[in-house]
Amino acid sequence: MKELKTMVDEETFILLIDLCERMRAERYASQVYDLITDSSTLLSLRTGNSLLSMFVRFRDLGNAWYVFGKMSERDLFSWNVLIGGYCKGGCFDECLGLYDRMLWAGVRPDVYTFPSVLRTCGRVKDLGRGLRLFREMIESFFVPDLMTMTSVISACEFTGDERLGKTVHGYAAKHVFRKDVSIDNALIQMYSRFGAWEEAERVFSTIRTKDVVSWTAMISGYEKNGLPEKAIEVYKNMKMENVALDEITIASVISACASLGLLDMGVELHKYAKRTGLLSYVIVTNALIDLYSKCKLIDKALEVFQRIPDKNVISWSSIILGLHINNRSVQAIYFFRKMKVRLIPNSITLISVLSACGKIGALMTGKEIHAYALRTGLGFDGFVPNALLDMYVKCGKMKTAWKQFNSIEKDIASWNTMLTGYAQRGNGPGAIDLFNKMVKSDVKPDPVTFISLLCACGRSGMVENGLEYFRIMAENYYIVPNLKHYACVVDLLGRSGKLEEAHAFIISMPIQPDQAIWGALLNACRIYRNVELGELAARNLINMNESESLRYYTLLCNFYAEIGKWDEVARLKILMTEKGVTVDPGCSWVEVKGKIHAFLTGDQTHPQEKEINAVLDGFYSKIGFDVFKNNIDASKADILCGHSERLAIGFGLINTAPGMPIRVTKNLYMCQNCHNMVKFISKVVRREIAVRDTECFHLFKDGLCSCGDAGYKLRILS
DNA sequence: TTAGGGTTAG
Repeated sequence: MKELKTMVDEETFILLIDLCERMRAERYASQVYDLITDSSTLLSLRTGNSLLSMFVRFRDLGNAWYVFGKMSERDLFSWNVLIGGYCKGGCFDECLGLYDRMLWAGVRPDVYTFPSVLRTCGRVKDLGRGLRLFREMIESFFVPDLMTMTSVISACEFTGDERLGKTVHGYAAKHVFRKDVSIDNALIQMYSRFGAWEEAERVFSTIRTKDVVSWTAMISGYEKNGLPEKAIEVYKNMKMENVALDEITIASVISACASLGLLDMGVELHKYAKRTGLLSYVIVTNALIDLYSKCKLIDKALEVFQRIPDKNVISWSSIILGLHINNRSVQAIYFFRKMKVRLIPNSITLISVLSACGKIGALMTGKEIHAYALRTGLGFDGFVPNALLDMYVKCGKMKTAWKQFNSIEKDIASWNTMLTGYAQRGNGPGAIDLFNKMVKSDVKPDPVTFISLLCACGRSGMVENGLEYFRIMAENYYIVPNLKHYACVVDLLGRSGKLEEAHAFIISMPIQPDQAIWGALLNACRIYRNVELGELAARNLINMNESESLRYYTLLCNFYAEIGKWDEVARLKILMTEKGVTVDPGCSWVEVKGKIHAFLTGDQTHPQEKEINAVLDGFYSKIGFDVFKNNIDASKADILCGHSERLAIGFGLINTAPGMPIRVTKNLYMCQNCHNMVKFISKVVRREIAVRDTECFHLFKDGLCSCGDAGYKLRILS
């Protein structure tokens, strides 16, 4: 190495650095750097500047900073490159700090300095400082150039100062740089962020020669405003105009495909990226992870993920979220742990993993992440406080949830999350109480609030209250009921046995009922064995858009099983196989000593299988073998249960100390048999057993359940 | 001779 050092001159080093940059050969960057220097020598201005720009391009700000410190002298270029690097890399404090140091060192900024600093002022929401800088710039006889104006617009965009943004727009329009496309591009971005997508559209349409940035800004602008169809349309127009895609465009288009579930188009873009080399950009692979996850091809997403050489925090967050939404929450948590030893998670990562914890009731893990969030300062960042709240609510820890609720800055989502806790427990009075507190605190309820409220009323048989809130919602809060609200009312009436009223309500709806509405009626008819209305609901369900109806086929099966129409059940089952409708296998999770254990229905591979079954058999014999083991009538409503919670509870009993509570989470409904059995177990072992299923939170204690057997009562009667 | 715009995850 030393020999090589003496052989090669500065010119060659600079060529080498240039080569690394051009080839995006990040791996060799440090090696070239090692070649040039040892710890005692200082870098020349030229070599230093070249190295600086290389590291900045590779987003390696640590090494860039190191090079900056090792330079024998620095010029304006050196400062500008590093300031720009910090701005682009999201290190805003460092960027502004470096700018101050530059002034302190007596170096005057130029037109290259201002854009980065202005942009940064916007990102840290310090528009005052940005505008002071802008004024100083003009007073120092700098003529603001295009990028400077663009940056002022960007600053307005981030600080949310729409009025000033428009003024700058007007100013720019009157001046010569109006003709340049970059101003228009910044405007598209600004208007999109303000939700004024029509304004953005207008600016876009006036650009005569749109460049790749204009197209991308418009595509992502639509996507940001929840209009992915329009984003795709713009992309198609872009292709017709033969504008070449780059990595940012393709990532934005893939993102739009993910929103719309356009798998085929996404796959085409994947192939295109492979052909053109764009796949080597992490932004593109990240977008693909999201696409495959949302299209339920999680293994494909994992494949893309594994192949990324330099996974960043977005790659990890995307795969964690992907695993979670594809019912692989345990694996999502595992990936989070793996990530933590390599990279620092951000608030979005935490939100994703907390959501996974909530889904499977991993309370200990959730608490651990809570502690981690507080340690790293992310505990009060963005949506993290609400994500923590949601986790506690989903894990059934209402007391801890209240503690969290009282310690955070509350928004409407925080209140709604607490309300879902009461809805989940079928605690109507609790929900109403909370709603009143909410109103007293001057928080305006939104459509989501009423969904939880109606749901809580429905599950505690408070029909009159529910109907009253449905009325209040429109009359006092001017909220137009949507399909979900209507479904809640149908459910509310149906559950209390008012089937005719529920039907009449559907008929009177001002909008076309959807599958969920007929599904709610069908479910009520199943419970009350109302054949006539049930078949009517079933017919309506089947006659609707098939891809949406398929989700209700298990419910249909259950209904026909319940009323003894076995030929219908058989017909539906064949249909389900033909259409490829899969039923999620029953799965229950139990957390023991911070480790999550999953049990699938009929799982016979568990190392403690024998012990678990021995414990369960003990209960079966105590309570009457016939009723609780043989009476698992797979043809009845119980087919939706799977009974996996029994295995989880058995495992919990064996592996925890006597008297300790056991908490189980389940992905399907709990059947009446299991419900009775767990009541019995709680009495015998004198332990609290909590089971959260998809419908309700059950806390079993001394042979009783907190749900008061709601939802099971009728079956006991019949 | 090197520099500044559009950026994927909730």
